Amino acid sequence: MAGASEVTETRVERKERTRRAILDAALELTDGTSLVAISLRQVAKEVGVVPTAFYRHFDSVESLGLALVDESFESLRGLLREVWRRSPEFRDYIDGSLPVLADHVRAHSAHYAFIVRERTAGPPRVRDAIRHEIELITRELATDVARVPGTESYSTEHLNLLADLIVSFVVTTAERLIEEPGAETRIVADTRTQLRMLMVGALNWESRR
Amino acid sequence: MAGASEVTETRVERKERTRRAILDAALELTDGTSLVAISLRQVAKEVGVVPTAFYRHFDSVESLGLALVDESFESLRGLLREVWRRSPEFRDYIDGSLPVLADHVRAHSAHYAFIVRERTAGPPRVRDAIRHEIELITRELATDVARVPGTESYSTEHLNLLADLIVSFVVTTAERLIEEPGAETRIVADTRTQLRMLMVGALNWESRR
DNA sequence: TGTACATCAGTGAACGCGCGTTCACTGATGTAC
DNA sequence: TGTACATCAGTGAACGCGCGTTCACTGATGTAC
Repeated sequence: MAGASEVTETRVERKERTRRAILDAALELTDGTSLVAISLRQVAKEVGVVPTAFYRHFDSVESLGLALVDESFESLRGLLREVWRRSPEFRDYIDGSLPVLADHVRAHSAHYAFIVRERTAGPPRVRDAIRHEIELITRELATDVARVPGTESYSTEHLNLLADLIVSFVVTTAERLIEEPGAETRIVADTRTQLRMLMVGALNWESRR
Repeated sequence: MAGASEVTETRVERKERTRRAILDAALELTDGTSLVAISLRQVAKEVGVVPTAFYRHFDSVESLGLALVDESFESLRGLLREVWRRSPEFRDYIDGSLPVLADHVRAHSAHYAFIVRERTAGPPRVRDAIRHEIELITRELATDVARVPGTESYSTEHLNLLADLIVSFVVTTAERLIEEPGAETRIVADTRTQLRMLMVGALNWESRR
């Protein structure tokens, strides 16, 4: 109870540890390539188990990919909820949320890099899963945006389009942070300016029905 | 002279035809995956030549990829020049350029799909080449944007950021058109609305130095 | 125009290698009594 | 607590296959004279 020694590790815990190691190895091996370019044997070798042990945890590299989609979006949703709870005004999100996004991308860079890569080039079912998760997030965001001062004149359709615009922007920004991790400060500053350009437009916008 | 028959085809013409067939086969085979997931042998089989014949034209699948980057951006640059010559006013670009972009993406869908995929998940040198081409286009666009009425108050830095914003938007829109080719009408309509939201902001924006 | 030689796009055999998947197995952990 | 049996994560051999790359080659096209 006071510190779990290796000796007392249960079979279930041991299995979970291997599963975790497989997920991590896949994230590491796909870094700079794609799930479609790595092999089950490479993953097993990286983990330090025999190739056939892989099947105790996943049916295929593709289903491993689906598990990675799940956990990548799980943490992303946590971030979005937190960001949305923090700032009471629309304009605050520009200055307030960008550093939070940058922190989060840095802290979970393997997950973000995974989404960015597999979104366009992963196995078909993985691409579909990512697209679906992004759709869900966009829909949630639209209902949140509706509660922000400054968007009263927006129609439902235009709220959805604004949410979609914001999500696209987040994806693009995450891509840049992943692509050039050393340039975080410059990317955040540039993106802040661009977001202001965008937000000035969004707040001046009036729906015509 | 009046119609080149197959008999009169020169050795150079024949070689060029095979090269063309290799490029086309690679575009077709990577559709839905990535260059990193296809093999030289698959390409050769698709073309109808023996695997070793591949080496008469390219060193590797990667250098084939670099050739595809070149030809993909060649046609894209032609489009951008044309779009920019057409419309005399900033706001016109919204209504005028989107259908041109949609037409172009439809007509050259293999090239656009290639760029969208390999940009994030291709072989490292192919990714670098694509990033470099996008940088060049952004720089050109910034000088063009400077000549448009409504941007007089922009600093050089902010012109660059606006150009960058536009390019990101084009990339995102091209991605969507490629992803869901049947929804072209809806995507164009939605994107037009979003661009107006964006442009209202860009025109109201004033640089502070 | 005719001949003799050079070029070179495409051939086909061969190589060693890593791949996904099957199968029967081992032996530590877990459970029933 | 002690014993006998069940579970199951991980093993290791084996399979047929497609891979990139090498090499010496063929034979049609091109060129020099």
